[in-house]
Amino acid sequence: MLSERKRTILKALISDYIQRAEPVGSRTLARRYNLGISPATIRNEMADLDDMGYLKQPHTSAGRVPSYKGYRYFVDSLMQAEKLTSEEEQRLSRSLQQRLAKIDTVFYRASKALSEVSHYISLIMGPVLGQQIFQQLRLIPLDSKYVVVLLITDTGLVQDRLMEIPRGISASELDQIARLFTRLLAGVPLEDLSGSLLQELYKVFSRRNRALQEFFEDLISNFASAGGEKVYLGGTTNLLKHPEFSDVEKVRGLLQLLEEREFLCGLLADVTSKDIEIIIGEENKYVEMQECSIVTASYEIGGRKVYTIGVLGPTRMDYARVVSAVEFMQKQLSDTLREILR
Amino acid sequence: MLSERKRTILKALISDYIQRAEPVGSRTLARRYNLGISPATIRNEMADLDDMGYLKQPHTSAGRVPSYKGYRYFVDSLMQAEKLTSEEEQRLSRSLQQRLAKIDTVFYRASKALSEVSHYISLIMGPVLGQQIFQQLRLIPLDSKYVVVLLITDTGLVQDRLMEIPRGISASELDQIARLFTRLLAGVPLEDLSGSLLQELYKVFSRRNRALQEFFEDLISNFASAGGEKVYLGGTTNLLKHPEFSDVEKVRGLLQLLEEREFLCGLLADVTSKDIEIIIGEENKYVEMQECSIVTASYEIGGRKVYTIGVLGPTRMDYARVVSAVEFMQKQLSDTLREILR
DNA sequence: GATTAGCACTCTCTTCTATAGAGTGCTAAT
DNA sequence: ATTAGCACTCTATAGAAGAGAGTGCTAATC
Repeated sequence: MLSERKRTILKALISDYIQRAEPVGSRTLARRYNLGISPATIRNEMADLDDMGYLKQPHTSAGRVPSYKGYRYFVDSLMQAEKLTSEEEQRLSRSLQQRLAKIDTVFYRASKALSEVSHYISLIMGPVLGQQIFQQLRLIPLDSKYVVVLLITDTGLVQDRLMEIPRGISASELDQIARLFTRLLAGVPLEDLSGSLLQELYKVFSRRNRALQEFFEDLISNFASAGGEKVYLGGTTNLLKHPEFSDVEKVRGLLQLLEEREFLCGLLADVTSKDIEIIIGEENKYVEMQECSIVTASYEIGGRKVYTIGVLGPTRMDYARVVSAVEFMQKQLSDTLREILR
Repeated sequence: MLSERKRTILKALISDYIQRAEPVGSRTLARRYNLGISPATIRNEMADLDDMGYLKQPHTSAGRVPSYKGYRYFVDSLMQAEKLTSEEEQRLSRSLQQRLAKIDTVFYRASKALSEVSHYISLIMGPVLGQQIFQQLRLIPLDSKYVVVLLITDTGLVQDRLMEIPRGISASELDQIARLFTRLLAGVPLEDLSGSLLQELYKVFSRRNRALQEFFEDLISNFASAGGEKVYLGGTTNLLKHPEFSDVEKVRGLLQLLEEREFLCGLLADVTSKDIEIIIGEENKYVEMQECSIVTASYEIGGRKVYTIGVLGPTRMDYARVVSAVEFMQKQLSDTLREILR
């Protein structure tokens, strides 16, 4: 719909603004980019783009700045992903090379590396626990009073809790109970554990022992309350490098949000597409984030979400680079985790 | 050494400065506090305190500001801890009341509550893993290829890893191996596991199986690299509320440090005293933190550090309140954890 | 008809100056 | 020993002036 010339101008303008963070004028544009047309012509085209809603002016006699619509257009049909340097790619892949690491460490490192390479904030949400399949329960007595409760999923994720041994239950009985529990419930997704199946189980146990029933009620509510997924956050201070956040109050509002686990989960929970997804400024459902953009991708195996990865920065974000970084990191992470978390 | 009147003036001045963050003049002091003496007298006393190094002037015709020496004196012999309101105390203790929680969650909540009540940054470092005593190793095969490796301490802390099953080892053999390992090494502190004891063990295993030896080498290096303790950080954005951090660059430097796990550990690792310890401004060994103070306390059982708790804020910190908060929180946390982490 | 040079006009940002305000140190009176 | 009074210092703030960048419009040019 836009003429080729308008596209060229829009692209140059947005690129320039992304780099320098200052309104771009016709003269500057003509000087910095060899467009082969005079400032006056550019001026006319810019006025058109302004009318059409792709650009806007901070004030009458300033240059133009991309509007939300401008960014959207840029991202969808102007920009071409900018390949990372091999140094940067190495940095990202090396962050995962430590073999045998805890999955926790993998995500932590990945997040750190991604924020360093992108120069923005990186977010990684680990596997959604509720979607994992229960494989076995183990009850390992620690001493006469406490027992370590281990819940293991088919992907090898382990949740542990320390609980008191219910009155009058011996070590061998604990073992028996764990086996029974495992036999009855193996194969059930964790999120269904607290459901109706369990009611059945309660009845079986309650016949045997009152204390035991309580024990299981505690146990289940305990694991259920694990609730929120873990989100790894990296490079929050990168935000402060950008002039749009030189106002401390503005920064504070945003950083405060990022401190909330729930908020972060909410931010990433919606992402489902395997491909890169870009949420720009006003598209954000959280008001506080309407001057930010997020580039996300998620990865799932067999319908189970393994992780969601994202980069968060100001709307004036270097989308071309960030998209490449997220794409690359997703590939690396998938390769690393595919084996382990089938 | 200081006359009673100088002490009174110093105390009033520092309290005022802590509250308002602005240099305090003699006139203001006389107006705001009923000291029963005129501004001129105060002026003379302030000049003395200045000469003695307790106060300093930002510039010739401004009021006085406490120097490091002034803060130190204030903290050591002027201030009296300010009791928290019962609301605040409730907020702190309620954060721990969720029984049966994961220890991770306990610390997370504690840190969050402490930062909210203190209005500064809270730091909590969990149990030093290396000081824990190895109790047992479990090898739980997940499928034909992977095994969940569980290392359990006598306090019920669990470390888990997913590893490949060494070639040619059956499930029942894994179980045997875990038992042997447990029998030989139970009672040894984790930090000694990678030491000479292990060399002995290697020999035992290497006779049996080469693949197995490698497996154990991996396993040990794996757990050893768990390394850094976990530090829970809360309320970083509180820093931005204070005028001394209205400069974005300054904030960035500090927040960047706080993003480094190693830095945080280093910050808390030195703390050993069970009582409140206060590190003021220049006393900090990290240059970037010389405009900050930290109030810390740590808690150990039987020589093993269970946690270290701290509040970090600007040098102009409300010490009286923070000391109370840290003291109270320490009591609460100890009560919560004493039973569990003996 | 599209493009461009020229020009008057607008708005911001920076620099400079003047002034108000708070505080000090000193001296002389109490 | 304490205090009132006063000249002096320094900062922070507001206003004014000017530079700089950009715009939109008109008329000339390709």
